Amino acid sequence: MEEKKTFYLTTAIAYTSGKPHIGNTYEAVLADSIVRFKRMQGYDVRFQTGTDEHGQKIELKSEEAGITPKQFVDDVSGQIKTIWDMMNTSYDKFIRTTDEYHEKQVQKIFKKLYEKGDIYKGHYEGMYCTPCESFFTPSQLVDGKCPDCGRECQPAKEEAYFLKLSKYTDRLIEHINTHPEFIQPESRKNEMMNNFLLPGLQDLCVSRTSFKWGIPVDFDPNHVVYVWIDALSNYITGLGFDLDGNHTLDDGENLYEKFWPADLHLIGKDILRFHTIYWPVMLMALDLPLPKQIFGHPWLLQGDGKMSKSKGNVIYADDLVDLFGVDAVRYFVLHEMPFENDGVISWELMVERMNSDLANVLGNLVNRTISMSNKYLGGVIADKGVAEEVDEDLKAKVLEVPMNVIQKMEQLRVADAITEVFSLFKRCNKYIDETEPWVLGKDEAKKDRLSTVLYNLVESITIGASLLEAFMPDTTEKILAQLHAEKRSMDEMDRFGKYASGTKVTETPEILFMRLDSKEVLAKAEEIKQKQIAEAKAESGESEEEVIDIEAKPEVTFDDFMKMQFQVGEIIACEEVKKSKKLLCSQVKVGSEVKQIVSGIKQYYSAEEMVGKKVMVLVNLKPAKLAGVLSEGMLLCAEDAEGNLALMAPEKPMPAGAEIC
RNA sequence: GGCGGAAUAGCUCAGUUGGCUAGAGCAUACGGUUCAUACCCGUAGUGUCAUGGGUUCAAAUCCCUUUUCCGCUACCA
Repeated sequence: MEEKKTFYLTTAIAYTSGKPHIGNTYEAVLADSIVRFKRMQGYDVRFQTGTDEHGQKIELKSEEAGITPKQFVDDVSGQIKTIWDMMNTSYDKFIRTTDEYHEKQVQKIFKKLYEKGDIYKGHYEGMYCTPCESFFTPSQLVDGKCPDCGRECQPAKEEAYFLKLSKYTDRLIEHINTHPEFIQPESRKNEMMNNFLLPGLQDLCVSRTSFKWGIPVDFDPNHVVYVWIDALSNYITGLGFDLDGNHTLDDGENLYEKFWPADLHLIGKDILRFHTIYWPVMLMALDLPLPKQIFGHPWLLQGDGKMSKSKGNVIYADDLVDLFGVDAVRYFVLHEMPFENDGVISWELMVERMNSDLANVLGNLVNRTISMSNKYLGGVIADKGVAEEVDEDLKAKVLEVPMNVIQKMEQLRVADAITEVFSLFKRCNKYIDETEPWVLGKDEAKKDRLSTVLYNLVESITIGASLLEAFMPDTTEKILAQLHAEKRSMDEMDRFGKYASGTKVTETPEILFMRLDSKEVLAKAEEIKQKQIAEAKAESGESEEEVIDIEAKPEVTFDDFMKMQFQVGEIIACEEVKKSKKLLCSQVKVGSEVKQIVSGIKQYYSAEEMVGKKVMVLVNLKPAKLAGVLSEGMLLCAEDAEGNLALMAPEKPMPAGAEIC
């Protein structure tokens, strides 16, 4: 007996800070279509997804909601699972990072890396050079000394654990170079190489002391494991991996031995860095094999800018499903997503696809085929063998499509694969036009030919519907049920004519996809939009006293504070720094002096509106060059959670130069 | 600023190693058909293939210039 080939695919685990929108849902559907196809090809598949549930954000949100973090994530994780189920995703394992087994293994992994010396205790703030009053990350130091003055640096107080990435850089570069398929699409490989690997990696901070909602470092309980070691490990802990080799068995099966290394990590392009650099380094440090391939897929975006609840343009999977049905939504997200660029989603496009592809081409084809069979042949589909030349072209097409679909799926070109399947249905519609069954139906002498024509159609549709299973499983079932046909496996698609001759199709064909009126749909979309805006308002109304917690810095002495000189400055001129996206260069009058100060606020203030403002200036900061421009101080700003900046200004008129104390 | 990518029909995009009148889908117009969910089939298109130059018998494709857009990244005193 030949062992079945295995295929292990994972999605990123979804962060449980809130309900996932269609962009997140897309990933689960994409993954599902790939694994379903692999199953059709006879692979022994394991499909894992789940939720990432730790971190400061969740700690804060649960506090706001007045419940424990665990209650909070139980709720959100449940919601996510419900959506994944609604979308008909066929995962084998839904892992949660709060699972006891996972937490235990993460602690063991952390400890092992620490004992091995690959994780060391360091300082999150970096190295401090007292004379220069500057912090540096360890990798910025020259021979362990300040890159500016060459003197010794002192570690700052905030302690944290770091993963030594630098130790494995060369091995990773080598691996990526010798495995061109490792990072997909290929353009992403260059980004990782040029931006991180070749310039040299900074060690990664892997613990936090600033919040509690995480997996504790068991040998140093002030620390919790920060996101990456926790979240990334799910790919092996979900298989029952045990660091000491006592892998947990599942029904007697050693899943870790069987499925690791993973065949494919399917992730969004935004977290490619973590999966192609940090994760492989972790695995190397643990002496475990690396995953075979990582695909950073693009995103589905709204046509009119970023999705935001306050704009009311967030599209959620359940709203779409209510209007269109599960398979239509699956079809849409898979079909609209190109391989490398972001796809666009909108209600209008959704209606267009629904009507032209699903209702007109596919639904109508099935419907007209069945109704002709009933009308002319009493529903009995029999191959009477009266072939004509046109049949050959149809058969050739029908036999060619499965091969094309396989080829596209192998390259992860899911959108192209679906298009291939639909080209089969389009060919069928053309075949009806070529053979004109309604003409044959009027001539008793041509009844056998008619019968053959309809047989060819039913056979073609059976193959097409079977191919559709990876993408639209419910639709496959429905079509085959109406035709009373057996589902065709991949290796049965090399031959035309397996549909049992003489089978009777259903007398009452059900409409597969209802045509929709775009105006009605848009009206409903508008309703959803208003509802969202109202909800967003209610939420922000509740949290009007919204607060932001930032990481606490070590205490300073009064003397430390008094070293800093703050004054009111008047901006008398301001221009953009040409070579930079973010910087403005201001001439600031402080007393009788004029200082040149460069600030990263171009996104929030134009050069013109800066002029005349009176602002708070840190005057005695050591001058530095930014983008080649000298800056002799700092304009102070307040920053919100989104990074929006607001200049600090005196609350009553004050002359330029007034001391702030 | 660094690295990379893109610019093709009204829209979304294909176009492999340079090769015959530059393609597909949607939308539009016209024609055909009536089994069907007013559907399906056919035909017609419009293109200075972003820009200027170069290599070549031959360039959407290769090289350089300019412009615009996008991604990653750095500067945020």
